[in-house]
Amino acid sequence: MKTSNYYSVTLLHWYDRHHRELPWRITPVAAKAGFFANPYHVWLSEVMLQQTTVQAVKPYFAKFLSLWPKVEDLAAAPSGDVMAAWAGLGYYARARNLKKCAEAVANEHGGIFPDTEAGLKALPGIGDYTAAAVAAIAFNRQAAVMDGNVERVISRLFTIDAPLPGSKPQMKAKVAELTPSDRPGDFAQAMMDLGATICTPKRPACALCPFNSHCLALAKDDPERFPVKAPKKTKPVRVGAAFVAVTPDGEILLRRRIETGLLGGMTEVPTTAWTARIDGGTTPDHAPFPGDWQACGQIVHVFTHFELRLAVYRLSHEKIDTEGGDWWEPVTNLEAQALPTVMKKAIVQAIPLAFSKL
DNA sequence: CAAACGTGGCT
DNA sequence: TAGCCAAGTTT
Repeated sequence: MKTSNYYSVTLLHWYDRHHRELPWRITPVAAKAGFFANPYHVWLSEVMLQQTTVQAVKPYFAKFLSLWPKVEDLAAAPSGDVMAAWAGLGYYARARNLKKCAEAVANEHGGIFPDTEAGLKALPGIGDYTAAAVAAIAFNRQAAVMDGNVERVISRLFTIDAPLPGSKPQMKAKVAELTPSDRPGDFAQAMMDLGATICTPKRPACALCPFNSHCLALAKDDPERFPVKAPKKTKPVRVGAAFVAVTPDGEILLRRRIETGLLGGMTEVPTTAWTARIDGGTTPDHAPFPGDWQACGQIVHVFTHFELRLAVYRLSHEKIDTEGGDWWEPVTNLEAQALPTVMKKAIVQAIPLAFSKL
């Protein structure tokens, strides 16, 4: 395989001077000296970074390493603890697969991550991108790493007019062609850093780009036009109701959602069935038990593929026996629960001080 | 293969 | 502000 090329040499030179320093990385100097990043750290960060910003990931990454310093610790953790720690980061299937993957590595691979793309991709929650990224970054394998940043850089450099996602194979071939055998991990991270800091979706800083003399989009087109994407569909609106029952002792009624689908395995207050492609009712008829439910406004939450409007109701009520895995939780302990953001919003709508430290 | 799957920040 | 976007994977 070709060792290097104009693009890899140029980009790695830029990366040596302009790389971002991130908690899960080692420096280019250390990498060139033969050190390797911790595969557990690289894997954990890559999963968290799927469709998620660096800024959002940083505190979660620190929290996870603090709670579970090694992959065996994560494998041994109760899944409820993992879901609670992930709460707020979104795409909760990632957390469920994270746990499964940790168990597989700990129990079937002796606590050692596979060091090949194929071996990594066989694990839960690791797809094309993550397998290549971990192989390249943690094991210095010559893997072609392509994420949204790389798609943007490549599509602009070579003015790829075909729309995504159909053009992925073509772009992946380009990335494979450019990825050097020397420092493939740094090359991958450099492509992503370039996309994140210079070759940005809007108003790219072409004047600062190491490729500005070779970029076809800059030379003869509009860089912002790339990558070309299929048009988006409009978001439907769904409605439903959420019910916040509070006891005189300050406990509220919670339950756990089923393991699959939207917010799978996460905790919620009782709601109408708004998930199942149908609108749930918005009236207190659908409450978990009868009572003088007080309307306390509406919350709006935007998911990836629909907008949800939930009517929120509150009821002060003596604690009653629960059924089917529901339970009463002290309001003072809500922070420790696996509550997704939409549920925190609903609770705050009913109990404005629920999450304040008073 | 198209659709499902969260959230917060930025323009 | 309404929409776009972020280190994608699974079904």
